[in-house]
Amino acid sequence: MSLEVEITPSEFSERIIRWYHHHHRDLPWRHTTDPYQIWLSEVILQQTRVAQGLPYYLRFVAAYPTVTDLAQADEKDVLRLWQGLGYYSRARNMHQTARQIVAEQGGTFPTTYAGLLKLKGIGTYTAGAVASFAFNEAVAAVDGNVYRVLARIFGIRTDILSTAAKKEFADLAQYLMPADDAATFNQALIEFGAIQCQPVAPDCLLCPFNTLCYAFQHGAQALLPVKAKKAKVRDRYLNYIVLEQRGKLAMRERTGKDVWQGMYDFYLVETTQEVELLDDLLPDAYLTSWAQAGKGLPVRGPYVHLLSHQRLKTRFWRFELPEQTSLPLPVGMVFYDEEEIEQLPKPVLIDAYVKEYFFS
DNA sequence: AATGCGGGGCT
DNA sequence: AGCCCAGCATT
Repeated sequence: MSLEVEITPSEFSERIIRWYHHHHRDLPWRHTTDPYQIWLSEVILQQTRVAQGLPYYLRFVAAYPTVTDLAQADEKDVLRLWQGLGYYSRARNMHQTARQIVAEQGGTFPTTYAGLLKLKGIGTYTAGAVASFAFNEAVAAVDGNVYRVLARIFGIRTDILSTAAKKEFADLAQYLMPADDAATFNQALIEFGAIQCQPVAPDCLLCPFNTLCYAFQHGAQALLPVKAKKAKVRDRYLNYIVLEQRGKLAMRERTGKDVWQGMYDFYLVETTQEVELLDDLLPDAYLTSWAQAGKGLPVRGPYVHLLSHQRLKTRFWRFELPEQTSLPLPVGMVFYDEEEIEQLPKPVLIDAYVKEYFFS
């Protein structure tokens, strides 16, 4: 391997492991070798900061201490526990995989990187993390932290979002890894990226690699790693129709390939531009009948809800139906009372609305 | 190779 | 306002 910076693999690993022993945080998933708990922590931490994921991890371990407990849970409850973390396919895949492991392996996890990689929701990073942390398999676990650390120290300019980078950085991490302590090495590399070699304002003056680090020596910390710009966010206009009757709200599960799959929201009329008047939501047979029979309550919004890839401009139009009237509801839509709604998994946007305007 | 998928925190 | 975060699945 030809590198911009001269350092042997053993020098590198010894140095970063020494740093780790002095500076690492005390995190609960570091006190176990249970592959289930490590897997759980890794899935939660995909694209998620430790500070945000930690309370979720603790709640999940308490609610589902073993893979069998998770397998036996209802997906709705798993999603409810995941509510607020985002990327809800993580929870659905995790639940599905738990069921598969219980059904096919009697609840025993695969013990190798290759075996783990076959599971839904487990990609190269998570397979490497679980294989090394739980089984000490000598395989790299390259996440965003590792990309950053290696790109800076070794002066690698490959776009970290490219396919080429995936192999290049994995090969380098593998090359640097000590065969006998993959677990500590991987933890150290990741933790070093999270604490010492942060995205912005890395602590270079106290860094054990600063005498050789390419980025520090060239003042290129802000230029590395190289990362392609993301596409602009798309604007969407969501007009929610909140139907109320006898103290219940009509909600439905989101299906189809869109955001918030498996989560619950209200009847939705999506438009291509902002709508301020109810008339501009017509024609819509359901809405017409609800508006005629019901009493219109104050419209709320617009709220701007930001996703990483969409900007949702949202209004809530609420109608209260007389107690006795019975109107047709769209398929899948059901009236839920307050207690039931509390238990349903909801996008943060919807959760905020019901908390503000429905829950007493 | 490109795109979709959440939400929060920081600068 | 933009960037990033212990990424993965799908097309």
